[in-house]
Amino acid sequence: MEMGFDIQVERDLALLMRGTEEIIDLVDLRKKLLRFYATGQALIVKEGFDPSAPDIHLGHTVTLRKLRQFQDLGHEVVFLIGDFTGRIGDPTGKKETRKQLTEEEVRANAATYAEQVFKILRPERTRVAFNSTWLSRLTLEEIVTIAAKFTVARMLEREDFAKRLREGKPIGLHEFLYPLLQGYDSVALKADVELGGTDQRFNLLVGRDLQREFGQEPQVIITMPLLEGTDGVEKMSKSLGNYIGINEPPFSMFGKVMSIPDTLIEKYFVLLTDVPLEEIQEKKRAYEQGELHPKLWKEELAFEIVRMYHGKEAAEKALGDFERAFSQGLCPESAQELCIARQELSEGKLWIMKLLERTGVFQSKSEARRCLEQGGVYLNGERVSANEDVVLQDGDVLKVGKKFFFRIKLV
RNA sequence: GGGGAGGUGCCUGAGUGGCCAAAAGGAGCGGACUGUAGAUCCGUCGGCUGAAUAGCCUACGUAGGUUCGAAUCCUACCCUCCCCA
Repeated sequence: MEMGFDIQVERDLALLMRGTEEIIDLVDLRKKLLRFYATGQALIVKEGFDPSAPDIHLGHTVTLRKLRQFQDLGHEVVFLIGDFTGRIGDPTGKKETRKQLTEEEVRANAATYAEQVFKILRPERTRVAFNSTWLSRLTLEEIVTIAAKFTVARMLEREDFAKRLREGKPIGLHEFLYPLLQGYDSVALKADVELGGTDQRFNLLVGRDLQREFGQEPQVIITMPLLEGTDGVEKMSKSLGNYIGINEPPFSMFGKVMSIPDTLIEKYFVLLTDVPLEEIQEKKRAYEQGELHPKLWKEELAFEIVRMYHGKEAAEKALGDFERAFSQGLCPESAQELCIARQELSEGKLWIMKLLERTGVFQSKSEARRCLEQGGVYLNGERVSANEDVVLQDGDVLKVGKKFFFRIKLV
């Protein structure tokens, strides 16, 4: 009987190990999975989310998709919104102390956050929790007790703390509390597994230690590689502007995927799609030997990602639009409409600056003017370089910079 | 509690009375090239003014002051780092 479970467990592990950076400890995980099959007791798989960034992008989906795999195998996910810790501000990856969010901000963010994750997670096997539920009830005495289980030296093992200390950057005393509280979340939830990016390694390990201190079986931690953003260098994040949001329209999603460096194609496939690993390896081999043009491979990637979030039809359209827009320099079919009232025209003309302002792509008029002066504005394929009035007709195509297309609609 | 160093634009960082909207690099943006990108090269890079070799506004931690004139000098305050206790 145990034998049958063994085979199943090994199969599960093969799936769960895809793309992971590190699993601590694999033996523990095997044991927990085995117990699941023996007792039917689902594992509690936890990941904490910072409520300060409520827009989900592909970077978040790396771990979310892993959570989904656990769900598909029958386990329960706790989508933990760090509403309490969010107010402290996780120092991880931040060069400096972050400002604290108000309670209202946190709550509003958390709501929009939770809404989006069900594009990936299965609602019936997801429990949304807020860590303020237990953390705000801790007494000072309890907090001191928890804090006493760690030492300053231990905390300074954490790379970003050590780095800031080395560089003479401030470290708030409260920041030491963050890993402890996150670890305590695992205790409160009796988590079996916790997921996070590699930058979360330290925090996740604290959870493991703390659970042991509280007499619980320590959680298995699984870290996933950090996903580089469209710049190919920095971790994907909203604040760096190198992210691809899962709610983005197909065309821009497609275009952004196409803009990643070729060297990231494989990683994106592994972490963001369900394309079988063997197939990815085969394509990689073909690419390295010059049999597969990276552009084509990348288009497959972009297609697949758009398909996952918008469906096949949208993906096909995005591919076609992309080819039109960039390979042929034509306006994509799905270009955004730009409505202009006829009353705004004088003798059929509109000042180009007014038109640019309407597109909303510029932060300021100076920026728009610069783009115009530098030759980044095209109307119906012809460059508009002078600061002049232009004749507008229904259906005209305005191209602004490299990637913004608008179809003029006169109303 | 004592002593020292420092807070400059999105970031790093130079600037110590006018030539400073502030060097240099990075990021961003535009152009060329390309496969869409990357690399490379060129340009741009606070804002406003119907278009300017122009003017105005805001900006060098905060608030005042000195001066014809301050990121630069003075005073107070806030914040950070280092050393000693």
